[in-house]
Amino acid sequence: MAGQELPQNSYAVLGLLTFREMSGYDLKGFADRSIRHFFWAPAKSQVYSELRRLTAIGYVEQREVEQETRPDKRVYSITREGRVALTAWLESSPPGSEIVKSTTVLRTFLGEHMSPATLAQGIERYGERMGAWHEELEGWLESHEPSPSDFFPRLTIRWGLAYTAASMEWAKEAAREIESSMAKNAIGPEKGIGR
Amino acid sequence: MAGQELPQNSYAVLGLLTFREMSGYDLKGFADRSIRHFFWAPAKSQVYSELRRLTAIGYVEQREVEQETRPDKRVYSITREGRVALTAWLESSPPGSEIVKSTTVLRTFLGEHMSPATLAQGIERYGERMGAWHEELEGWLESHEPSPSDFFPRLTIRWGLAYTAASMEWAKEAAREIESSMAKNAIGPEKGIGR
DNA sequence: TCAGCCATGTAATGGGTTACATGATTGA
DNA sequence: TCAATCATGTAACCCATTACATGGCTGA
Repeated sequence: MAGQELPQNSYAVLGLLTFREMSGYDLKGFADRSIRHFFWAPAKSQVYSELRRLTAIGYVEQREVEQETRPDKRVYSITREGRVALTAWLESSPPGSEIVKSTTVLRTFLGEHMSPATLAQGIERYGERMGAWHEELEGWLESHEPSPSDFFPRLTIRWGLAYTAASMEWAKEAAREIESSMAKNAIGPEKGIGR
Repeated sequence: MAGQELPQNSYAVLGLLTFREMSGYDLKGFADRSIRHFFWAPAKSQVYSELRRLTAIGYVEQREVEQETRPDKRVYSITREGRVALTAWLESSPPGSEIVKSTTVLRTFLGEHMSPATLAQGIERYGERMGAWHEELEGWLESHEPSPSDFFPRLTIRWGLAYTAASMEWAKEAAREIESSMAKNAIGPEKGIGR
């Protein structure tokens, strides 16, 4: 039942289950609090279908848990074959792919076709979002004692800190430059439409 | 024929056509040289279907060009309605979405389940890819005289420089830390599988 | 009382990649 | 001679989101 070639997302789900056994609901929440920023925020429907697939090929097993005050749930855990498959995938060094899809940077690229004020505002908001995420990461570091089991997740937090710091820096400069170029062109020429 | 709600990718295609009229083939190449790093690298089949859709709703028009030494081609250009729609979309400030999907960072997150040496090597390669891209951007800056029409694309290049610099810095530190933790654990304990 | 959390799923639709299909010209 | 570039598309398939569907408990 193994030897399948699975999409990256399946391995991500498998990887999350190495931290602890989880229900589909839990897993979605855990993904949103961990890998969402650097890999993937799964839709809940996809979480459940992914778990079904992984169960079918034997990488994951489920167990029913009855609860009194909460709805009953199915708890999933990774199997030995699942661990082997995950490690094999990690070791196989999938040709690293880094994809960034940023509407803010796209809008900047097409900035000529919109009002500079709107663009500058959008970039400032982007900077604020990056700042909020940066603080979230710092908060996590402050509230968690370093432990050997955190070693690798901590490295990804450091990635997040570097990424958000660079983004904030860029946002500050870009917004400033757009604003100063607005000042020069004063009484703005009808930008964007027509022409 | 307008007033459609289109996916982001359609607006990206529309935006590329504001730079100049292009064939589908050209457009694919232009996308790969411009927005690919911060937004999207379209498959060619999608380029053509996107152009068909935009033509159908009147945002784009086509013109046949006969060539002697090269295959004939269809050249697409943005219409006035297309420009209006693009500007409207840009001005509407679509809630900025920034998505990063990095297998390198995911593998770091799951680093416990693979050999530290493989992980460190993967991170170093990642650093090299970022370095290559960084140099590409610097090369572009050196070979293009600043001009007013470049103002906004230049800002996105600055984003790329900031992003790649931060990534390289992170890669250097992360690889170093993984290697030094390897040295400590010497004669490595069978990491990853089983246990 | 009302929002938000816990809990699981199906159905419909559309997004997007990969493989298939073809073929001439140009430069190394 | 062989790879790369120019040039356009179809078909099959899977990935992924959104909307639909249900319902009890908890805390503000």
